[in-house]
Amino acid sequence: MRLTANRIAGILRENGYKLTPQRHIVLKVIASSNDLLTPDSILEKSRQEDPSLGRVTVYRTLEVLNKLSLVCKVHSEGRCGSYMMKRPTEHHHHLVCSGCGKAVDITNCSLIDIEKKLSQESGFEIKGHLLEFYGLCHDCVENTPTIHSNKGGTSR
Amino acid sequence: MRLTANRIAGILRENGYKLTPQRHIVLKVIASSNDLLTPDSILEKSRQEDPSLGRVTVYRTLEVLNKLSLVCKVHSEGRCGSYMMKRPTEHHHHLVCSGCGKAVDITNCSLIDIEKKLSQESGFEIKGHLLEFYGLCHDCVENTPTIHSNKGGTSR
DNA sequence: CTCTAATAGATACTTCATTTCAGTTGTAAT
DNA sequence: ATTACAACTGAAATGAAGTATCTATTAGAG
Ligand SMILES: [Mn+2]
Ligand SMILES: [Mn+2]
Ligand SMILES: [Zn+2]
Ligand SMILES: [Zn+2]
Repeated sequence: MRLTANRIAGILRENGYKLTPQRHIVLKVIASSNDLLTPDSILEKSRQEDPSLGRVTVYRTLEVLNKLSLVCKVHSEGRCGSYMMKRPTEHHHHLVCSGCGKAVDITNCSLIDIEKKLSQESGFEIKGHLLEFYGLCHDCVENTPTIHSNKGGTSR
Repeated sequence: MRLTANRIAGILRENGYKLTPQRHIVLKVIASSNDLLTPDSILEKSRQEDPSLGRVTVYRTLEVLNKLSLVCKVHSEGRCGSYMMKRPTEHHHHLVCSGCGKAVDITNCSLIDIEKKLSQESGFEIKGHLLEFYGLCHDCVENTPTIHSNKGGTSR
């Protein structure tokens, strides 16, 4: 069951947030994409519908959606702080295409068990974990992408 | 076997990079800490030794060290783009304290196996993964931690 | 319809990072 | 040691991303 923009609009109202035309546009942009979107690309797409829509509004809307746990924030390769609509509601992670930004949800996570062992070994009180897989989707493998330059590497 | 600042100095030269006093300072700062360090905190510590050392030099040195795989880049909670000296040379991940920035290396990673299965299911050509655990170290649990020493407020 | 707290966007500002450039220096070859 | 030069440095300008503030507007409850 996938959250539609309209369904989310309802959730907003239920939580005491107003549903403005601007928010509705931003919502539609995020909800209708399967890709990771940077705040900037969300702004760009939103402005196709309302050119006067402000950058601040995008950030504020993302903040609200994040607070209501309606979006997933992803770090991805090179570029941190991209967002996508939350699809599975349970704990999950993402496989992201470095070429086009397409993201697949991964719901079978076995790391929570590991955390317990790790906690004993390290003496840390573990609060959570961040896991993302990255690579190239089928399309991008074929089309020899090279579009998105990934800068500095990440710890693996 | 742990890399010392001097050992790394040698590696730099072997790879055709000059060993300048500034780089040596930056190197020492990173190599002598067990914590995650932001570029800014690296700059600050480096300037204790040479107040005229420039911010650009820190970034350039980090770029070189990253290229030579001598540092681990960590995303951590909230603040992306922190670094620490690479300690195990093999594939590993990190458990990071949100309180003080202390980082523990985790060498038993079973995700590479999972990647294969995931690759078949998704059609992606998986290039790697990003995994980090976060929480509070023993000290920070007891001391009701102050916020991560990453300059300014991490609160949000 | 009325009222008001929530919201939008203009503008200014902050922070982090990169680019440019002219002067400096590590280092290898003489 | 002297030399020669690419590598390197730091100041300054520029760019990118996000935040703060303030005034006018508005969604939506009553
Ligand atoms: Mn998701
Ligand atoms: Mn490490
Ligand atoms: Zn792709
Ligand atoms: Zn700690």
